[in-house]
Amino acid sequence: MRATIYDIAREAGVSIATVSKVINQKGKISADKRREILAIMERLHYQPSRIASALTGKHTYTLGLLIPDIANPFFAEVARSVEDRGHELGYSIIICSTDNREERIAQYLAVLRQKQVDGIIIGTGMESGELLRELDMETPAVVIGREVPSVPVHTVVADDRYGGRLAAEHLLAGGHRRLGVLAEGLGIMSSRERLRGFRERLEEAQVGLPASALRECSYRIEDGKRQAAELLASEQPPTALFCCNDLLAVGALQAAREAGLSVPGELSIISFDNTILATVTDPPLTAIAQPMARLGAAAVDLLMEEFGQERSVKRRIALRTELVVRGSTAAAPPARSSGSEL
Amino acid sequence: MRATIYDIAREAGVSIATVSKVINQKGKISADKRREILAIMERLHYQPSRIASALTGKHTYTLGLLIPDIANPFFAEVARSVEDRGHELGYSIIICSTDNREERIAQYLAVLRQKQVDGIIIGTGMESGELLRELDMETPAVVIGREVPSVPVHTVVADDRYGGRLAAEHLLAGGHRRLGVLAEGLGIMSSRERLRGFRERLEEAQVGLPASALRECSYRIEDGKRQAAELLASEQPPTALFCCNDLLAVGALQAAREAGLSVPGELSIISFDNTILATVTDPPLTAIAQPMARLGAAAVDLLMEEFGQERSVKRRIALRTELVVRGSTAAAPPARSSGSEL
DNA sequence: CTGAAAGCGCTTACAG
DNA sequence: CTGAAAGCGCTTACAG
Repeated sequence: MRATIYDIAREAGVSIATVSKVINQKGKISADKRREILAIMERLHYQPSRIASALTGKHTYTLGLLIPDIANPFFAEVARSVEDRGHELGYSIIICSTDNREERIAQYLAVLRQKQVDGIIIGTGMESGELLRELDMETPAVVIGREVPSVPVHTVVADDRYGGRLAAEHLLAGGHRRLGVLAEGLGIMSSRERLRGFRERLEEAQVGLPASALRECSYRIEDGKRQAAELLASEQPPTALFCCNDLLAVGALQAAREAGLSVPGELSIISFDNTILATVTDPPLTAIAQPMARLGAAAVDLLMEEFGQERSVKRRIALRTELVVRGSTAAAPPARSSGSEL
Repeated sequence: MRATIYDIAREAGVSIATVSKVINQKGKISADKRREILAIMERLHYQPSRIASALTGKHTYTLGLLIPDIANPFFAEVARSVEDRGHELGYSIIICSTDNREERIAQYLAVLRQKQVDGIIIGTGMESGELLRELDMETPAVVIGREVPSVPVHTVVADDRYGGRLAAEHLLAGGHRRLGVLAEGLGIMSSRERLRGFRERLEEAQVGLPASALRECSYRIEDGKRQAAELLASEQPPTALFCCNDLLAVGALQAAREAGLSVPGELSIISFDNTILATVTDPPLTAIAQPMARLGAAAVDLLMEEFGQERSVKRRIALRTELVVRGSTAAAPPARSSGSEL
C-alpha cells in the first residue's frame, strides 16, 4: 500500500492538517517540524494523491488535447509543444485523436468531463459552435490552428493569410505567372485564409488565378497527387504550385515526377506547414512554416491565464508564419507564352 | 455546478446507493426505477466523476505512455494505436515524451504515480532495470519496442531479428554482395537484434560484412547522411545499405544524391520501421515494416490482462515484421569485382 | 504555530 | 429491491 497523509502524520506525531500544510507550503509551520515531516515523506516515498486533492476542489492538473490524428506529423509536433509547456507547468496531457468525427469528439469530450480536466485545447473539427460554447462554459477551452468565429473563445492560430501572401510573394519573385493551388478543404477557415492571402498578393501584382487552377483537396497525399496531375496535364499548365499543406505538396511532387517534370526546373512547388516531411522529400520543400512549437505553448499559456480569472475577455493570438526556402522552388522556366494570362 | 449523485438521488427520491447501482449496473433495481433514474441523469447532463470513483478504489481509467518523443513519426504512430485500443476499452492516455533523459523519465513517473494511472507503457530508455522493477511492483507496466532482459516484465516487440534477416534476404536476392549497415545505437537491444538477424542471413550465404561497413549512428537524419557518405566514399563502396530506421535511410538517400549515385540503380537502400517517411522520399523506401498499430494495441491488451490477476507470469510478445518493397532497392549493378569479398 | 472536523462525490459491505 | 453509514485521501475554514 502506498503511504497516505495519515501515515506521515502518525509517523511525525502531528495532524494531517499540518502535513497538508507543508505539502502545499501554506500557513506557518515551524522550520523544525517541516524538516522532519519532509524527511518522513521522503523516507516513505510519499506522494500526495492528485485524485484526492482534485476531489477537494483543487485542479486535476490534466489537460485534454483534441486533434484529428496524433499520427499526423503536424499535430504530433504541436502535441509535443503542448506537452512540453504543460509539463513545465505541472500539467499532463491526454491525447484525443478524433479523426474529425463527430461521435469520437463527443465521446472524448465526455471522457474529459468525467475526468474533470482543467482545460481543453481543441485542434479538431468541431464546426458546431454550439457544442463548443457549452463546453467553454464548463471547462476553459482554447481553439488552436483554426477559428470558430461564431463563438467567443480563446484562439491561437498561425497567420495563415500572411503566410499565403508570403507564398505568392516568393513565387512572383521567381517570375512565375501561371500558378496553381492545391487547397485543403475550403470549409476550414485557415485554408480559406491561406488562399485569400495568396490571391491578394497575386492581385496586387495583377496576376490572375483561373478557377480551374484552384483545386480543393482532402488531406491526403494521393489526393494531392491526383489533383496536381490533372493540373499539370491541362493545356496551360502552371509553372508553380502552392500547396496548402505538406501532404498535398508531397503528392504534387509525385505527380510532377510521374509527368516527367523536373522540380524545381520545370515546376516550382511551395508548401505550407513545414513538418518533417518537408525536409525529407527530394527536393526538400520550400514551405511556409507554421510555428508549431509556439502554437502549442501559446495555447497552454492562454489556458493558464484563464484559470486565474472569473470571466475573461477572449483573446485571439495569430503567430507569424515564415518562408523557409529549400529546393523545390526556383525561377520560372523561360516562358513559352510570357506575361500574364487568364 | 455540475450535478452530483446527490442531485440525482434527491430528484428521483432514492438514495445515492441506488443511483450508484444503476450507474454501475450492479445489484437489482426495479426496471421502473432504473428507467426513471436514467432519465434524470440524462436531463441533468449527469456524468459520474471519475475522480470520486477512483478515490473509492476503482480504476482511474488512465494509462501513461512513455516514449522518447511524440513528434517522432514512429512513436506517433505507436501512440495512435495505443490511444485507439485504450479508447475502445474506456482508457485515456497521458503522453510523456522523455527524450530518453533520466530526469524527465523520473519526473513523468512521479506524475503518473500521483495520478494513479492504472498502467504504464514504456517505450523509452529506462535501461536502469531497478527503476523499472520497482515501478512494476506498484503499477502494471509493459515495455514496448525494446527489451529489458534483466527485469521480468511484460514486453511487446517487433521481431527485429527476423526483420534483419528479411532485409538481408532481400538484398542478397538482388545479387548484392558488398553491403553496408547504418545501425542505431547498438546499446539498444532491438538494434542489436536487427543487426544480428541481418548478419546471420549473410553468413548463411557466406557473404561477409567487414567491420568498416558497419556504422553506428544516432537517431538523426544528418548522422545517417554523414556516415553513409563516408561509406560511399570508401574504396570498395557497398552496392546496398541496410539502414536500421527510416531517419537513417533518409540520410543515406541524401548522401547518395550528393555523391551523384542513383538509387536504386547504383545503390540500393533498405530501411526499417516503415513510417510515413518511407512513403515520401524519392524513391520511396523499401523497408522492413514494424507492425506499429499492433504493437500499441498488444501493449494495451497485455495491461488489461494484468489488471485481472494478482501476480501474473510475464509475457513476451514478438510481432512479425514484414518486407515492403518500394523503389529504393533493385538488383545489384553489374559487378566491377564480382563475387564475395572481405 | 497546530489540530478537530466537515466535506469533496463516489462505492461498498451490511441490514432490512 | 433499497438505504444508512463508513470510508477513500485529501483541503479548508475555524478554533485555539
